[in-house]
Amino acid sequence: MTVRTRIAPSPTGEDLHIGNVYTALVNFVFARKNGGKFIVRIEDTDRSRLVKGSEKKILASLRWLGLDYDEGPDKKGPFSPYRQSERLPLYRKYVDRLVDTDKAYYCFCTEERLAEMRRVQVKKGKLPVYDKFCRQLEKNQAKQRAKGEKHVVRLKVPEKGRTSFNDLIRGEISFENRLLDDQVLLKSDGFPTYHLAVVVDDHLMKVSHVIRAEEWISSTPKHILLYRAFRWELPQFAHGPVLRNPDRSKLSKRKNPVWLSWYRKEGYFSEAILNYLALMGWSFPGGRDVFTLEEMITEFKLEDLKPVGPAFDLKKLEWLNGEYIRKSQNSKLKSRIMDFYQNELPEDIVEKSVPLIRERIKKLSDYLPLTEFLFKRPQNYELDLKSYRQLLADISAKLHGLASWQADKIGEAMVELARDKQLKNSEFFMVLRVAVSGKKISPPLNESLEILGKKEAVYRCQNF
RNA sequence: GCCGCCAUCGUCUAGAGGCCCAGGACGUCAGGUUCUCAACCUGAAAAUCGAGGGUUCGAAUCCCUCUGGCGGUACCA
Repeated sequence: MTVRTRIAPSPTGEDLHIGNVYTALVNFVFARKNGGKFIVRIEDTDRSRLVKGSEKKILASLRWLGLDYDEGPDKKGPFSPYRQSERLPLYRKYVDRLVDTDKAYYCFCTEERLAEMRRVQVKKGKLPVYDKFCRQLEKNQAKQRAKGEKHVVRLKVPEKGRTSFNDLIRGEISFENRLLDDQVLLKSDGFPTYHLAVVVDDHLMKVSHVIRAEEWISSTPKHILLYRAFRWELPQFAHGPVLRNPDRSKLSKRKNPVWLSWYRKEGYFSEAILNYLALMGWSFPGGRDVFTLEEMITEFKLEDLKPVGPAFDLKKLEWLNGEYIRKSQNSKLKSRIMDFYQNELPEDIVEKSVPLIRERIKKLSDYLPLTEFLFKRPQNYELDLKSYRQLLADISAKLHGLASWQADKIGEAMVELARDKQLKNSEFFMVLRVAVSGKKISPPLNESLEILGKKEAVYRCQNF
């Protein structure tokens, strides 16, 4: 059997949700590991929550991450279209089949009646499930009514027995049928619900492994019942963990950055993000923390994924990103920085500064705050330089007289001057540092001066 | 409430009955290096393996109960 996995994001947000990135990673890696295909299908059946431009962002982000999909809405594939809103006639057809075979029924209950019903159930301390009011309706009469009347179609869930499945990560999971809701399959606007669409599409697209987050466990029995109603072969199910906020609740935008675009804007590398996510619920054999996507693919086993919901730890992501920055070649890091700042920085200075900052930044957005003084004169100073006027004048004279403008030569001259002035290096260089950069913290000074050039360095020692 | 999933340092995890009075990583702290900050090196603190019962010569590892956390409970996905 060929392995086919998919992710099914909904275009209802700003960008790809970091939780979706996680699910995408697992699906991608599992497919690659098994020589299978990885598919993207856009689940845009909720018309009220649709966000314009979201789908485009999601697909672009997947590409940015390097999670290349084999089939998707913007790619040709044997089972297109890959956008559910373009598959409407299909769902209609299959839902009719379900009604005809008595596996589903029309329901004409109003929102008000359902709300009232639920209110009473909850008040009585009972599980709020549909009371099957319309399930009793005579079939042909209902069919007639459905022609003119607003309605939904519901799944006829068996009233007895249990529905169980073997989860690849968690083992046997079982639910009592009588506790399951007669799930709406087709909404009154003619769109399918997630439950119908996901089953129809996964079957039609020959998805072999449904790998998704834990939050879907309780709807899985409904999906299984649907597969059975259609007499379709079941896929394998695997439910991974849901990512958590530091307080352990399900990851949410209120408590943690969730959109991939945020991580991108902060200047995290896609490799670092993926590497970090890989560490959630999984560990590299031997305990390595830093590894590539390729290495993950060779070592990955779905059964090794832990079911516990891990808390997202930005600090560790930062560290990991720093590792990736330090591992980058200078030229590579330079172009990353150029890209990040949309080519608005002078390339020669960026190039020269890279060796100075590669060990000092954790993400690309750290670059400019640290090096701004290389591009423009300081506006304010973190130290009052008034009392050092004479010293700075002497420094500028010494710098001015230097025959060779190289970091090591500059350094030698400065150390010599500090000695002459009977100043401790730390004090001497701090004064110079603030005069040149405005800040008490900077990249190595001598090299910075070299980049700045003699003229500018001398100028800054005289004007502050 | 009901249904379901889960449970090892603050966090991510290793651990599939004796190798574990529990190992690694992030973070934290201390020291070294140093013109600042990083990076780097050394070291430390940090889990009575959620609790209580079993099973066993022996349990973080198996079983039960409890507790806790999380998820679901929609004409959202």
